[in-house]
Amino acid sequence: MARWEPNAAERLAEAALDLFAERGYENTTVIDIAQRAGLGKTTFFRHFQDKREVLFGRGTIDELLAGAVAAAPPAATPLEAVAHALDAAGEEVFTPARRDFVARRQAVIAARPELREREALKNLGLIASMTDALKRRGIPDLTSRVAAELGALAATIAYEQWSQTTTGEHFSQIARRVLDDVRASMAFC
Amino acid sequence: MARWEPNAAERLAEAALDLFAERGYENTTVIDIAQRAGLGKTTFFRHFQDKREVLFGRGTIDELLAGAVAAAPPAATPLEAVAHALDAAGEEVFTPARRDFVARRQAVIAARPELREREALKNLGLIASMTDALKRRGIPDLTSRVAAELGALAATIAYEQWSQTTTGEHFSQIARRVLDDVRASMAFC
DNA sequence: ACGAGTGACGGAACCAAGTCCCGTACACTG
DNA sequence: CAGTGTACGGGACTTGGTTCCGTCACTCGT
Repeated sequence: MARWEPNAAERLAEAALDLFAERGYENTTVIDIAQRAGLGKTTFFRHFQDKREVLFGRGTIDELLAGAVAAAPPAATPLEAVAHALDAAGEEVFTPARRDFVARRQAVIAARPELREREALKNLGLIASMTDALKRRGIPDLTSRVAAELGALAATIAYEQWSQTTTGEHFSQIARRVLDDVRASMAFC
Repeated sequence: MARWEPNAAERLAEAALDLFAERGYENTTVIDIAQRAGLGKTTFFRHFQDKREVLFGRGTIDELLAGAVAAAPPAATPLEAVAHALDAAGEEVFTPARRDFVARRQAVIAARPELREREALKNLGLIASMTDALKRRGIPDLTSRVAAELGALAATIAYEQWSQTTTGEHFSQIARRVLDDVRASMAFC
């Protein structure tokens, strides 16, 4: 019999999201979160850099995207490689089972500027990962950056649509369609 | 004779940048900044929302960009309107006289994640402003968003180059060139 | 000229985020 | 049984940020 319940970080993240949804991010103290998880304040900061991070720590999605870009067929164009990464995201993290969780989380983030701030920074990290992965495919620097940026834009739009869709359409499908739209609209720029 | 020296916010911003450059952002207290400006902690927070904002408050550049997009020739394509906005930025805020100041500020920001975070959020605001301005030109939503995003990318790259250039080349020139490169690289996506 | 605002500031008390240090109880090893 | 590693708790402390109240010069109406 273990002295402590397992999965402390997971319990903290769940408690945090619950409390944020109940009373709002601002009205929730780190001590509140820790207490609901049956832990102490110190332990919270052992598992998360800061209070915001408890909503973002889940995704080490950087490597997932970079890996999918690298694993795309050699003949794939930059945007096709990016589309391959969006497929991977749809299969591993934006799954139908996680849609409710993601929607709740997104509602909390949208309500607080400091959380959108953190989200923006995470997004920069994703773009950087994809840019690097594209460069490693031999694609020129600027082209890599442009493709990654367009992919991130498509992902953001698809993410918004997917988290609110009622048809149960898969993230990958939405993302593919949005990415095609983006590609088409480039012609009018 | 006035009771207080004028331009409190400006003095605070200067004191802050000086101190950040001297001893680093983390080793500088809000009280330190206020004291160097000859003011109190309370007054600092009367002028700036938080400690980070003292580095960003300067730019109400959102309206400048949106206005320049709106003022672009009616026949201009989305990216041409965006280029017009970058010209305006080069003439009003990224002027040769401010280059040293901008470079010092950028060095401070680059050194701290929480400042890059704030910068990322500000960038989202700029993109939103330009997107709206493009929509008001009658350009479709997605096309507006794509053009604004590409413009922001070009601005970021141009900004990096301009803040380190030794030739004295103007921001507008660099931005125009980068934007052309971006446009060209879109063909390979 | 005089009293009543008004506006920009200072100071102290206060709360929550985040850090540090040290102590504790269990598990695992020899 | 002794030693070591590990995950946690708690309390003291610093700093960012808020709130409340007081102060002093300037201004305006009468």
